Amino acid sequence: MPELPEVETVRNGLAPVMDGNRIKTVQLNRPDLRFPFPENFADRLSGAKVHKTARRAKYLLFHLDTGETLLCHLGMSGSFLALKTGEAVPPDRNTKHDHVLFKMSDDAMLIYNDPRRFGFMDLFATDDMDKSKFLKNLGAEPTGNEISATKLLQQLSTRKGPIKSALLDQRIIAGLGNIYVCEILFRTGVHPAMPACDLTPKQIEDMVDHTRNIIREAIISGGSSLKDFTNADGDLGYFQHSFDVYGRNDQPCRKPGCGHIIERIVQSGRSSFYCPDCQKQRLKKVSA
DNA sequence: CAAAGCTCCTGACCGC
DNA sequence: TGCGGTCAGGAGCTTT
Repeated sequence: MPELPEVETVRNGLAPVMDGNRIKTVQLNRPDLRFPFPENFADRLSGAKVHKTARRAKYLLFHLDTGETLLCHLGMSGSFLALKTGEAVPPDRNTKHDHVLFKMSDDAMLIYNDPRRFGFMDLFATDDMDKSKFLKNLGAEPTGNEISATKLLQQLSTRKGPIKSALLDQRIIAGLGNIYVCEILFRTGVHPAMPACDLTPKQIEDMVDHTRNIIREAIISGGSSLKDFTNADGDLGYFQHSFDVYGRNDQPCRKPGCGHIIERIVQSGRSSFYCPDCQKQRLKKVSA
């Protein structure tokens, strides 16, 4: 499923196709995805020139010369197929879930496909972007210096729930999903069930460093898979990336000399993967 | 506030 | 081969 690094990779792939290009027409193949499309969606986009393709958290943003911004969330299974000028839809393509077609003025085309329809799109005045319900409560980007240990320490101090849930909360750090949170906790050596307020300042400092590094590495990894995009089928979906714990339950920990078996637990209905040795659950003190 | 539960959806997977 | 059941999961919304 696309998380921030995947969305950034998609942005990197779409920007050269979209920036400076004009949307000629938009074909909607259904009235909704997860939510209904905005009023007059196709009309408001038709004729608009894409000024800049951007990203905030897991949201793709297309700033238009009409004064509006198109927001896209890929949900769990959304992907874009970019067809260059003169390029036809591949004959073997399953078009069943092609929900939106953006036909560009240079005859390039962008196809949004989403089998599970957890994705959605919105369109609002760029000046009112900060008022968007999707954007207004987002926390810091985990990519650079925006996240700080000081701020995080303060934010986590009031959270008695598991650190896993806190890191998934987009109001704290914006863009982390289940996979990268598992990886961050592994690298930090913190058990996913640890109460967020119990992390030490040192652990939080480490966690911030690991977050930056893991996200950066994943974006680089996505970037290297981007050449497949330009060479081959143009599918800007997900890319393969190797993980230390995510999806590796019942397999040995990769930390040199460890080899303990990765475990899976369910927290708030979501899978958490961790190494019981590298990420020890703090022992509860039993009062005698 | 925090936190937990609900909801949306379909492909993949499993057991029979 | 087909069928029913289960699972995955982002994030807004509702409820406690």
